[in-house]
Order: sequence, then structure tokens, then C-alpha cells
Amino acid sequence: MRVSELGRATGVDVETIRYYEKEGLLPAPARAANGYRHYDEAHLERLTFIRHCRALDMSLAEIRHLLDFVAHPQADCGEINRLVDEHLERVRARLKSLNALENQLVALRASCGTGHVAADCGILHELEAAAHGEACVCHPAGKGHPAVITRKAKER
Amino acid sequence: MRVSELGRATGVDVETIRYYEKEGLLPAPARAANGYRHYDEAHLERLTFIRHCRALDMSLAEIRHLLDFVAHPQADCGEINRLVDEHLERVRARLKSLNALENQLVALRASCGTGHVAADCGILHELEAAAHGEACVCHPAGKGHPAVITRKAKER
DNA sequence: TGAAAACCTTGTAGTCACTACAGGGTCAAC
DNA sequence: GTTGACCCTGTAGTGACTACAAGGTTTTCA
Repeated sequence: MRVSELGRATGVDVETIRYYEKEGLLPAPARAANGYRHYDEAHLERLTFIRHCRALDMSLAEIRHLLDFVAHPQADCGEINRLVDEHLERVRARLKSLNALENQLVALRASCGTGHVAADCGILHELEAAAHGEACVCHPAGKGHPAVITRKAKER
Repeated sequence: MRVSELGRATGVDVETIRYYEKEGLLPAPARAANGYRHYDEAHLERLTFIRHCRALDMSLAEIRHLLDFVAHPQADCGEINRLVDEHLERVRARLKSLNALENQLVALRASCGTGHVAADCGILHELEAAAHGEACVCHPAGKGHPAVITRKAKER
């Protein structure tokens, strides 16, 4: 298989395939006399494995880690569980913060009607009030105002 | 106020403050004879405004847009509503995909007990089965298997 | 007085997982 | 023989920072 065929077979962009090779996730394939890459079934499976993990939103570092276990089947699998657990924990933390965020945005959105001038816009007023240190609908007093953006709001 | 004082007052890293200036979000402050930046109340408010919007997970481009409205209070505010609505839509889409992801990870995690060798690990088996094109607990047949990572899984 | 620590400046490079080019080479069909 | 589809390598861009290098200034303390 040439690179574009592998790409078509897996739905992965050709440049992404070369990127995975450069990153050491996909082993370097054989080369034809003209320098073209030639892939076999093992590459296709490996690439599918990688994309499956990516669909689960795992980082390339996590996937590299999992691939180590595939290469060393005699290792204890406890660390695989730990990896999945930690990943799940991050997903849940992000879910929690996104849920809070949704509520804040809904409250903010409700503070403005339609069809007037920015000077009278409730949304802008709310945001400016917050900048003055006053309570805002999106971050009510006593509920903890994130002056500093916390890790959970930033992490991917 | 010098840059570190502004940083302490707002909880924002000094390098981030200089970054906002370079990006045109924070106006360039006055300079002392020695070249040190000197900020006033208006800068503090503007920076707090920016961080409040960042806490709502808005992009710097969105914030730039909002700041335009602060600068032009006579403009129609319809676009502010649109901006917040679109942002809310993105947050909800991400929430939906993260919810699905959580379920997938829980199913995957359940496929492995503890304390055995990687070769027998249910998680690894599931991931490898998926790479063989078989149905997996995390992406059951008929529920749509994302061979290609979809935008929703990628967007922040 | 002198030296160290704590500031400040600019500019550049790194993060992540790609994506998009530039500038070239190869190959098959017409 | 030329068009177009493919392939190669290498570099630069994305967003929102973060971290450093290499220098200048100011404050503090012995």
C-alpha cells in the first residue's frame, strides 16, 4: 500500500500519517526504489489502533504508552487501567467545568434582550461590572470568581 | 502600577500581560524613563474584563470583538448576542461529545479487571479488536464508529 | 561600598496535534 | 511531450500562552 491508499483505507490524512511516523507512533515502512513508502497490514492495524484511541481523545503520549504494552504483553496491566482511569478523570473534570460554563453563559445571555445599542447591552454591562469587581450574573458572589483562569478551564 | 503589581492585582502572569499587549488586547501603557511599563486603573479594568471573558472560555478573537463594542457603544448590540449564542453553541456541542466520550471510556474501563498481564487485558483486547475492524465496547456496531476523528472530538 | 536578589526589558523558541505550503521528483495516461 | 496525479523532504503556521536567554535597573542588606 502506498501512503495515499493507507490514508483512504483509514480515513487519515496523508500528512498526518507521515507525522505519526516522525513522532515514532507508526513504524517506518519499507521504501520502493523511488523512495515511496510501502505499508502492509500491520501498519494499517497500528494506524487504526492509534485513530481509535484518538477518537477516545487520548493524547499521543498516552497512545505511545499503550503501544508499549502491545509490544510487551508480559507486563502487568495495572498501568493500563491507571492510564484509562486518569484519562476518564480528566474527561469528567472537563465535563464538570463545561457544565458550569454553560450555566454561566445562559445567565449572561439572558441579561440582554434584542435590538438596542451596545451602550445599553446587558451582556456588556455584566462583563464590565465584573471588570469593576462587582458581582455578575455569570459568576455570582460567593460562588467563587475565577480571576485566575483555572487549569480545568484551560486543559484541552 | 508596574507590570508585576498589575499581575498581582489581577492574578495574571506577567508574561501573559505582555502577550496581551503584543496581541493588541491591552493598550500599550506609558513608559517610565527607564523603559518600565506603567499601568493605570483603565488597564486594570480592561485586563479584568479580558480575564473574565477568558474564564467564560471565550477566544482572544471573540474578546477582541467584544472590546470593539466597548469602544463603540453606539453600535447595534445584536452582534454581541450572536457572539454569545455561537459561543454557547460550541460549548454545548463540546459537552455533548464529552458526554459520549465518558460513556465510551467507562465501557472500555469495565472490560478489564485487575492484576493480570497485559496480554490478557480486556482494554488492550478491545482496542486491538477495534483496530481489526471488529465491534468494540466503546464504539458498538451500528452506533457509528469514528474512523476519522470528527471536528467535535477535536475542537477545544 | 559592594554584592546579591528581585525586578524590568526584548526577542525567540517551545507546547500539542496537526495542517498547509514550497520546491522539488516520479509515474501513468493521452 | 505534456498534463495531472501522485510522492518526497523540510519548514512554518495555528492558539494561548509559557519558558528561557541575555541583558539593564533597582532595592535590600551586610
